[in-house]
Amino acid sequence: MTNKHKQVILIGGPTASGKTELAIQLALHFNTVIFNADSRQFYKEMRIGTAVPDQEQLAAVPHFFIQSHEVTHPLSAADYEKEALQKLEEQFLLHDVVIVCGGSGLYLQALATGLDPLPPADPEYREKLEEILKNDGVDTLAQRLKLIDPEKAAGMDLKNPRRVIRALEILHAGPILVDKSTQIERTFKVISLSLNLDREELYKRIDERVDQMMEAGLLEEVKSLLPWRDSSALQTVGYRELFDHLDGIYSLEDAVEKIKQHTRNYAKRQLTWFRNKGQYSEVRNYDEALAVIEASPYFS
RNA sequence: GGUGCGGUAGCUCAGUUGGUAGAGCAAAGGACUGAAAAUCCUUGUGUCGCCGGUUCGAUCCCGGCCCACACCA
Repeated sequence: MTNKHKQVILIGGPTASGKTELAIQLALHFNTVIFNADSRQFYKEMRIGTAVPDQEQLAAVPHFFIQSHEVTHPLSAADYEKEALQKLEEQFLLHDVVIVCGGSGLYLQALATGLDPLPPADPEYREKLEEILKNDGVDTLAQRLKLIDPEKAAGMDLKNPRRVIRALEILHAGPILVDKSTQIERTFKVISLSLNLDREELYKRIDERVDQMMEAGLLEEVKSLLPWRDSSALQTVGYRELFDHLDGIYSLEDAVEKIKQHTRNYAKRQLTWFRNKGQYSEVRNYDEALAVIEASPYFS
């Protein structure tokens, strides 16, 4: 009963749209805290390239899940769901509203509505599958999936290695028993906002932010992360291109151009997600965000 | 000035033994429940440098011109 009126305000939207600043304004307005839901801002070794909130912003409002984990132990969407829900319970003792802000749609979804209780990946088995992928290609993996579970294979994108591998992992874990009742019940209501700008303006902000990251020493940050370059956390725009530069594949100038381009590609994917997944209300600024929140039937 | 090599999609280039052309990247749209800043799918008409010639037909052959690069003077 105690949590009946608790609210989570999700702030999604493409990278460089100004989510961080919007979240802070809203958090100050509601006198509450911010949970990060950006899959690359979790890692303490990554700061410049992930556009983590700066010292001043972190001082203005308490943040959770910012640089809280290590690149050697990546936080999956399911891990995040568990940890964030737990932390939410704590914060709901102190606040009626909590802001969750980040560009990773899957992580926002994990927190807001949850993932099905499917088995996690078995690292050894995954390594085996990765090996097959590397040597024989996706088609071989897809063939294997078709043999084991033709029905499942028929319904999915067999060209997508990530999907095929995950499907095989789930099957490998044994008979699938999706027991929805084991899902953690949400004790809060969710309002979903996605921040957006004109495309042209967004792309301009992306370019500017990449230049700022370079000035702030992104190349040094990337050098310090070389030992972990193969970890999933470092399969990230801004890091990969500079690793390639350090390998001599790109000049520094070309690498920076690639970062800008790949960041635009990423922003576009995010736009597709927030446009078509869940019920995000698109807002362009703080005033519109506040208006949507106050118009919500859950909001009292 | 001479010689060589080029001038084809926004960019890098492939190609047509003459029947008006295609890849990668970009761009746009889409998918996506344990790597998600990842991964994957769909969409390609552009005076084939300009002018003229040969030909039923030229982007492809021939001539001239312009431009770029390299080398030689």
